[in-house]
Amino acid sequence: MTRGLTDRQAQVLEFINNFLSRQGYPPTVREVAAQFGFRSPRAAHDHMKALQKKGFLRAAPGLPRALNVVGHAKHIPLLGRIAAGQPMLAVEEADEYLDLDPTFFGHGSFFALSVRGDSMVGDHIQEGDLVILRSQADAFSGEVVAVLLEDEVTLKHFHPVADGVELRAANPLVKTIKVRPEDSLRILGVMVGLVRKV
Amino acid sequence: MTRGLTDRQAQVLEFINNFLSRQGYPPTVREVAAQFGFRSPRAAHDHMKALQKKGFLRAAPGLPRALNVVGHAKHIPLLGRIAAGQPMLAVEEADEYLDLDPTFFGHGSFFALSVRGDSMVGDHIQEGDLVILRSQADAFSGEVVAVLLEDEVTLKHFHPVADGVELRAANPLVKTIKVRPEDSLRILGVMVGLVRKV
DNA sequence: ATTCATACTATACGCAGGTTTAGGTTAGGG
DNA sequence: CCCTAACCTAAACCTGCGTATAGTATGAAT
Repeated sequence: MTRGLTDRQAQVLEFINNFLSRQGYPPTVREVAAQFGFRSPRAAHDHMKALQKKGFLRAAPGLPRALNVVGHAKHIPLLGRIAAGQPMLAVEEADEYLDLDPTFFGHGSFFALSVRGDSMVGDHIQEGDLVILRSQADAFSGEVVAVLLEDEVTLKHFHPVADGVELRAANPLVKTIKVRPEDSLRILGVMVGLVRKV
Repeated sequence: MTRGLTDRQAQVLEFINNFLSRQGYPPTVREVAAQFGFRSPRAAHDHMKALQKKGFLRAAPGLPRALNVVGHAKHIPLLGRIAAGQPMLAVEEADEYLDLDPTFFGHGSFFALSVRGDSMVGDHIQEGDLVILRSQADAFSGEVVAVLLEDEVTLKHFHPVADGVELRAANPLVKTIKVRPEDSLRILGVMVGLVRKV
């Protein structure tokens, strides 16, 4: 929950988080400015100052890249549910964060989903597991993907077929979903890992 | 596996790791130098260059704090095998490290084991999974434990019975092991989590 | 014997980057 | 209607920090 932040401030914070997980170190003021097309570092600096004042960021004065995103909000956002109708996955929806080694699962932007139901037990993915996904809008055949289908997020095997896409579960009791090209299917990411707390 | 590194280089790498986890951002060359009492940044820079050449560190040239520690170094040691006859689990035996949020699985001292075989498929633990364990020498009935039995480490359900201990697998094809009190059974830790890389 | 890698001191160059000063525009609240 | 906050440009200041040059010392390897 990013309460009390303006849109721009939330965007800046999100960028800093993404930069951190992709690069392994925080961005400079100018790198933030470049991301948003600011012609002066001052603009980025202002937003970062505001984030500090509101307690979302800590910075050691004078030192380059000496940033801390507070509120243990780092690395991998854990998305419980996805708001319907959003054009993009907003990080603001994240309830919690997982602090994992960002290089452990490879490169890219990641998020986590808590698994509900037993549609993937065949792959030894059980209820309550946290599935780690790399954000991407396409997938290879056979990969496990998180898809947004009619305002619901599900985890399925992705299989393109002649006249659309089949979404298969790893549970014989759950029947395959057939998606036509005209249906609103969006791939949120592909599974790259799993974390279980017992 | 910190082989191929000199003592100093290993110390520098460890410091960079510690700095990273405490501060949230990597140190500068001069901060490394200060830590070791070097009177010239050149000394630290040399060691960091050596670490880069050996593949333990990546650095963007010219940019301050733009460091990446490669090769998963920290927090949870991943134990592939356990040397026989050792009185304690020496952390030096670790081949690799997992960098997880240390508070994610609770408190204590942790290590990880790579799962071989399918004796725990009933619990949805499959080959190649990394099982996270809290180091402790005892366990409650029913908990999943890693035990050292005749120079071999196995993952089993722990069940004390009248005349000893039963170690049960989560696979009907694998038969239960009965351990008498006089046998050399040592519990290494209890399972607290699981990480899977797909 | 003499090359090499390790491990440092001392000094300095130059630019990346945090920060400041000095503005401008827009929207909202009292 | 003023006042503040948000949001930005432009230009400059100055120091932190990566890096280079020039050495010294040691020990292992060839």
